[in-house]
Amino acid sequence: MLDAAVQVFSRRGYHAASMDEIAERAGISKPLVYLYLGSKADLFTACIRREAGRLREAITSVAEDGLAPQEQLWRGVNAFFGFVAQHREGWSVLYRQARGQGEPFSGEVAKMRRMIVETVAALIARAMAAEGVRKPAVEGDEVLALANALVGAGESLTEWLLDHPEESPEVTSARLMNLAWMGLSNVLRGKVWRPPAGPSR
Amino acid sequence: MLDAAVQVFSRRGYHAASMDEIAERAGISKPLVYLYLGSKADLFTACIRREAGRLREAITSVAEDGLAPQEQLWRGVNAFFGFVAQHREGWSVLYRQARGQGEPFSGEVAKMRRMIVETVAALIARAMAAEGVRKPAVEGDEVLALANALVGAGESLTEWLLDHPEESPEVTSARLMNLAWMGLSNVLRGKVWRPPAGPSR
DNA sequence: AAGTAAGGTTACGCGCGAGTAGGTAGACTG
DNA sequence: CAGTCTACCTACTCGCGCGTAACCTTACTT
Repeated sequence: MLDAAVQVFSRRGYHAASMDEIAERAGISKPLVYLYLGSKADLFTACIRREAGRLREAITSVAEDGLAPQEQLWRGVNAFFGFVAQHREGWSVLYRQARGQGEPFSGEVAKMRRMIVETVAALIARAMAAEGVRKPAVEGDEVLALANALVGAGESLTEWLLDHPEESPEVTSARLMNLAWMGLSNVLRGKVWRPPAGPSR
Repeated sequence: MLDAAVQVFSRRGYHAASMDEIAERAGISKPLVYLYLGSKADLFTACIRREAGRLREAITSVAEDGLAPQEQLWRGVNAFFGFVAQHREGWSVLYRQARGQGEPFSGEVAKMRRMIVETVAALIARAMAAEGVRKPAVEGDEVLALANALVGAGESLTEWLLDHPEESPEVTSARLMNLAWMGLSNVLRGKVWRPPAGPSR
């Protein structure tokens, strides 16, 4: 039943999805949906919760403690792309639909995203500590911003992956790791990019 | 009048925005809106067109020909973040609202995004050519994927920037350039990241 | 066989908002 | 001053879709 809801939500979007269609696709009648899961918003929230839980599970299950940050990031990224490739509809609901609309659900999704960003940030911080980088080189929020950028790159590559079914999740993961880790490794060693001289205007 | 529409659309989202509210905020009555710009979809499209045009203009106006790829990318990125920081509502409409819903507008926005991605890809390609990288090292689509990742990182940093008004666009640009150019410079020199040995499962 | 509870269904109420019909006020024409 | 044209508004229609009231059916009890 949640499967039917996820399908319809992913195809139509939250507003355009009608409870009638969801009920029909689930093979039951509308009042039953209301009986089990309350309002439309509740139903959508339930979908989000389930998909978010699955995604979270897919990622955390491969990230064993004690591994090197690089290895953990690789595994997590890999698990992420693998999951998305297999749960296109779920991802579509989570990412495309649940972002933006006024308040009710965005919080749920934003929370999960923040968790991912913080996990990535923690990995970066560990990697930095391992390399013995001094604090002043990289401010506190700096790491969070970097993690944000990486996650954004991942999201964008996800769209790419879904639009190019011939690409494998592994290759996509490797691309992201290349961008991320190679860029980081330079920064970690103190090699930073500086804007060219002169005012840009 | 488009200003009013952009305001309301950005606050409420496309579906939740009512023509009454837009008309009221514009200081005119509803039939006038229909007289000038047809349906609600047409109005939204007009908003998107204008904002997209402005964004495009802001970026292309600083990217003079003949500069080094690095310099061009820096200028473009800088212009992008600067624009977004000053046109929050416009960005919100373009990015948060117009992505995803079924077809009618997503095409308009997707087109612009694709243009940006291709521009970035072209810069990367030029940079590679300048460094004398051989084709086989990086396949054709590879560059596009990379550009996609960079653009995604930029989008994500945009959200970050909007959530942290104390951050300056320049700093954000520098962060992105660090991630991008430093990562690229490694890859350009043939240093690529390889997954650790052993099956990931 | 009558009572009743569980697990469904059909068919409706009702609000909301896109789009419109028809009217009004002023400016311009002969 | 009658005609009419422009520019705009008030007040409506109408469809859509969420949520629900009332009804039906099957199985189980006494």
